[in-house]
Amino acid sequence: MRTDTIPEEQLDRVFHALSDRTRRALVRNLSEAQGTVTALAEPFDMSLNAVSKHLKVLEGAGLIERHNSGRTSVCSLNTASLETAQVWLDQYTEFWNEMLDSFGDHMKRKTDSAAIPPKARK
Amino acid sequence: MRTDTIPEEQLDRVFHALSDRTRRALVRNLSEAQGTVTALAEPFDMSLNAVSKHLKVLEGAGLIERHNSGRTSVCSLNTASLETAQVWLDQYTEFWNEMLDSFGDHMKRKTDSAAIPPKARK
DNA sequence: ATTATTCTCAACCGATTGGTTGAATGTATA
DNA sequence: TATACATTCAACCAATCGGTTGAGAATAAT
Repeated sequence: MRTDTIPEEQLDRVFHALSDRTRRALVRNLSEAQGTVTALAEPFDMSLNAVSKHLKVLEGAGLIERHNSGRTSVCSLNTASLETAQVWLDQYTEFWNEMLDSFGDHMKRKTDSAAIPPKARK
Repeated sequence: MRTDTIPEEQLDRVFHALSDRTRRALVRNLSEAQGTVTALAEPFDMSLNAVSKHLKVLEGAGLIERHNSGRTSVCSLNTASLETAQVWLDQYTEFWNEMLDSFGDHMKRKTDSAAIPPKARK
């Protein structure tokens, strides 16, 4: 379990990339099979150029990787970057914490449960 | 564990809300203690109006709730909406799936591991 | 060699974003 | 009542966003 701080810039990019439903659909499709830009663009009612730009945003966020082979560019999902967002969210929800507790695993518990809340941060 | 589909509009709003670092800082601060608009705005080098607008975005995404008391508006975090994003991410990462497997819990496994990937969706 | 395919770059467009300022509203307090 | 405080509304601004079109570069096929 990662506990170090994730750079704000990366979180900006990852959450922004996932805030568009076309890009989320691309992530979903890429989770099932990798594909070329043309193949990935096929299901959408927009130009190839638009999808190409969406893929660039996903790449900028580290959510996909490209493997250029000849004139085609094969994209594949990078789940590690998805976990960046996941880890951030896990800090503020009890969902998985409770599940871990139910298995008797307390490694995620804070040792000091201070009554005084930490200072607000900018 | 939820398996139904989350409305795209809500995912749009939640991920967009979290794509701004000021709003993420507000979420973090609210995870430690609820606060008024003025109190929440204090750590930031921007106008009160700007923070008020950020809180409105968070509220629109269902990430915070308000309790109006007199002339002050007390904001508090709604972790259920954070879980909306969390559940979406969990569909595409192996992180927690592997952890569940390690506990011998296979409820997240697909019964049919088809070799043919499902059709791409728009 | 010519033609077709895959993909990106550049310019452009309207809409939205994150910020500002100033006025307005409602609520405490002196 | 008059005044200070907490918050929002409205207008504005530059920057970014998601889309378009058209041109161009590189590769594959005929």
